[in-house]
Amino acid sequence: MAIARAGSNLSQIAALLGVSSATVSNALSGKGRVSAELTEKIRATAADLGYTPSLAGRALRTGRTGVLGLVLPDIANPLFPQIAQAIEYAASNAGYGVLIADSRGSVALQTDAINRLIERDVDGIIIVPRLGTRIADIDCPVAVIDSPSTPGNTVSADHWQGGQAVVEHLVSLGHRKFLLIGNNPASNVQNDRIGGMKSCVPEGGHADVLWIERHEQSHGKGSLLGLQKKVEAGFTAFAAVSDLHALRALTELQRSGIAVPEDVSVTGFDDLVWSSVITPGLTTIRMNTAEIADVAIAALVRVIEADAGSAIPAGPVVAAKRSSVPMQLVVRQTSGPPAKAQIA
Amino acid sequence: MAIARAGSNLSQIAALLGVSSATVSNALSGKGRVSAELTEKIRATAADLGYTPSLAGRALRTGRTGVLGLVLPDIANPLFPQIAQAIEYAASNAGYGVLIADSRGSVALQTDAINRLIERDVDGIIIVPRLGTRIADIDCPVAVIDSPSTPGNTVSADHWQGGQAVVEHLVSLGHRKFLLIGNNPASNVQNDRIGGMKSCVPEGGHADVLWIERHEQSHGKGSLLGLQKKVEAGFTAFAAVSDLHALRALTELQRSGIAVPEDVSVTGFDDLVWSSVITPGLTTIRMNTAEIADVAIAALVRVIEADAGSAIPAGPVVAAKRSSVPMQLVVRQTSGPPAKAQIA
DNA sequence: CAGGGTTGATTAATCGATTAATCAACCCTG
DNA sequence: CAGGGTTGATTAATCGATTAATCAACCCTG
Repeated sequence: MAIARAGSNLSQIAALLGVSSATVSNALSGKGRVSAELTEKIRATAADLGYTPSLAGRALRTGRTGVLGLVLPDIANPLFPQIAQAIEYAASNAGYGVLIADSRGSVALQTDAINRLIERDVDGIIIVPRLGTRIADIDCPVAVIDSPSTPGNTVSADHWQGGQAVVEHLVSLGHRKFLLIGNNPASNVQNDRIGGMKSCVPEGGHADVLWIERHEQSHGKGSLLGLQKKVEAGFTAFAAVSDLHALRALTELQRSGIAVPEDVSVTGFDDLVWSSVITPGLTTIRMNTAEIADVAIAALVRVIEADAGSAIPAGPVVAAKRSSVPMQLVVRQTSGPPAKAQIA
Repeated sequence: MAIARAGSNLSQIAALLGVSSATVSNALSGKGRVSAELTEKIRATAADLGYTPSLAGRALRTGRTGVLGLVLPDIANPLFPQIAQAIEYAASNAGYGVLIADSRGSVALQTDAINRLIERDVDGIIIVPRLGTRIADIDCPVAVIDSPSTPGNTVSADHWQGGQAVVEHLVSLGHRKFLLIGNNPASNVQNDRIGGMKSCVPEGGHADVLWIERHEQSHGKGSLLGLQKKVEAGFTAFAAVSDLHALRALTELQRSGIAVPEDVSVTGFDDLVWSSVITPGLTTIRMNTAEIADVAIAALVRVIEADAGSAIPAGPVVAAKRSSVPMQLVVRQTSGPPAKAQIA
């Protein structure tokens, strides 16, 4: 015996009004030909009964579940909440639910996660891929949020432009010698950010890149980055590809007795939750997650709802109207004129 | 015309073997009486065809979707990733998917979020409630992860014991004068943590509580907490209810030229992602999210799967076998003997 | 006024899995 | 060897919504 649903169903409404359930369905969906009068009556009683359609029934018949899957590279990534929130909001507005799948940091598990979603018959998948992952062989529309320079990227922040904006800001304050702090050079996102930064270093300026993962391979995990020596060598601006690394740099500098922003400046990326409450407040650059989520969901939904008509399944990765969304500089207290510039 | 599913279905397997689809269903579920021989043959061909059952079909018939909803108070909360990851993992192991719903910081939206999940026919809901929210009138089993002192809590970390462990650690280092840093006294979690801390302040010791939200109401958002004065007043230990606030305290102290841990100690809560990479590494206390998620999911699944038999819907909030899970101290570099103790 | 067209509805099939009810075949046992 | 019991299967209904096909009624128009 199947369990009775709390609410009502189409045939209850139909019985109540003495019409067929097909008519009720047509009236509520606005598809078939139903007189305006009857439509009104059906809508009213549906509202009275608090009718909500059974998504299982609909899914079975239409082959679409109204659910999207969200695959995240590393759920522990502190940027995750912002993205998940934005995606959930955009999807919800488009009438879709969001099923999460965690790839727990491994590429193999990312594939597992995707398969889990497909088994649940999601209509589409949003992926924020792991470093260097190629998305392929997925049997439903996929939107990829990574970096404009990634082949098959659907939409993402314009990380390159973000990098430019950060260094332009620092240059305008008088900085010339930059230490750019990245984590892993295999990341397209990080490379774009660093590339944009480098492209704005002026004539006569200089920029070195410190890759944390490499540094930790030789010096041990969690080891000091040796920033004091860099300061002694004349670096005045420390621009990280993530607030996480900026925070690491900031605390290390503070601990060494180097004043931020009086002696040197520190900048981050992503405007993570703590960036506004630390002392000094972190200058960073924010991605417009709401916009990115909207574009990604819109692109996905367009393909999903087109698929319904044509039986031709579109290629896996969907394209969006815009593939990048500008980032916005948030100036707080960790950036200021360099000590040397004040002297000069 | 409904869209053909990628995979195969029960009747295809049945046709291939010349049996009825009921038999196939029985063989795969192990419920009806099917000869061992035939069961084996059916299982084999199902595996060959890569058969995955249609969850929509099953959901329609059984009234269960195999999906749980996860409602989070404030998705921007940096603890969220850990919890979401743990829940997703535990649910996935139990054969359930996880649909997320974000309450975006408001109680009204929390109700909306819950309703959205119910419309999608989730089998159960896990809620990490907003401050002071009462969960009621929900038409499906609910597990609440909040605090042991919250009425209707299903399972949570033992925040009180966590507070005790932190202060015991600090006391053993020689600290006697504590500034306990909370955010909002309406939070059961924060109150438990603070309560546990206070309960371990020894005879002759002293503990003040600084509530950040109150402080910001009079001093402005993001304002300094005035910790330098507290140090001058003899406080040597700054124990926050979250790593977020500990970080705020740490950077403010560093900025004031106060050395951590040489002059004073700072501790946090939750072992958020950055706590291990800052300098000095933050001493904190970690909740066993995996265990909490396991217990919550197990409790929920037990009720869901019992409901299938008895038609009696259980009361909304489910109870678990254990309602609290101990927290674990993670000692890093921000805690050490107080300066005064060294002198004395 | 015969017959094509439109309007507004109904009928009936369908998506896939589950399960109560039924049934055929066979095995025992008194 | 009649008849109850068990085994191993099938039949058929069902969950709820959607939609192609059909149909009745009516309106026009040549």
